[in-house]
Amino acid sequence: MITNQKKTILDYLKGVDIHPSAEIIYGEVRKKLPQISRGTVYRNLKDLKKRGEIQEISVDVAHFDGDISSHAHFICKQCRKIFDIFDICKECGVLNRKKTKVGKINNYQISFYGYCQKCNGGKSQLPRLS
Amino acid sequence: MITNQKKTILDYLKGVDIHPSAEIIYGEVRKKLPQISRGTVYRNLKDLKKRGEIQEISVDVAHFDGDISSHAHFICKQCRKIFDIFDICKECGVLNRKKTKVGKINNYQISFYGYCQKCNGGKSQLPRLS
DNA sequence: ATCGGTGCAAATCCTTTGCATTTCC
DNA sequence: GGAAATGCAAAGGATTTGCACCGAT
Repeated sequence: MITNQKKTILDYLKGVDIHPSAEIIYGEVRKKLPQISRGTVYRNLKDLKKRGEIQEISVDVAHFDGDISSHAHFICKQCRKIFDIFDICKECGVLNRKKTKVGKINNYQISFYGYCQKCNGGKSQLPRLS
Repeated sequence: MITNQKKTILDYLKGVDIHPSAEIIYGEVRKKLPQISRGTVYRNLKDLKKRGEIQEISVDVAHFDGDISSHAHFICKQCRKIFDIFDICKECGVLNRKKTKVGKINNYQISFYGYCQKCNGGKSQLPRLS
């Protein structure tokens, strides 16, 4: 069933290039449907994900991405922002695989971790344990 | 500081090839240190992760992997088990990258999603929204 | 009339944290 | 001896769920 609430959430996600959390989505969608509840947002996000319309990226809390095309994410270890990386996945043999020994691949997720330009690097790295 | 608790947790994780949750780790470590608390387990897991001694994989709840070598994970969409995929990442140009436009890559994580042998495929797939 | 979706609020459950105490160098 | 880690229990916070109601077929 495609309700107004679900459509509004999906439209919002398809229309932005950020990767909002459920709470952000709730806030944005509420601008159009002021009476929508968090429960409904969570239920619809879960359903949309199950259908493969959106993907979920776990960075501290769940974030959502309306873009399900082949791309990777770069996650800044400091500011926790999620960046899209499009140019990488085309030619890669690994990522064009359809199956592994374990089973058929339905979809994949690649996350690179590091420091973005702004938070750039000087960041102290903890020493390994002796 | 390297305490007995931290060492026991790390040893446990390095010694298994599963990807236990904090709760499982707590249960296992408690066999050797019956008085250890969940708080300590969580604190140490967080610290070990920050030091790069272990990695965290988010599948429903946090799971932990004592193997930080280059490998991917296959996550069964039904039974939620996490499988290691070692043979893929060696030759791949993408995964040997050290940087992206966004910033230097510190580490990465690849997750393939699908159904494992046991849960194998026949599983009904929900239709996309019209 | 029925069935699924919603809103609301309470419940759940994973994870974090404050604090007094203990451990480790 | 003193900084850092622990155990305990309570707090926090994201997500889920029960239930009465509503809306579409």
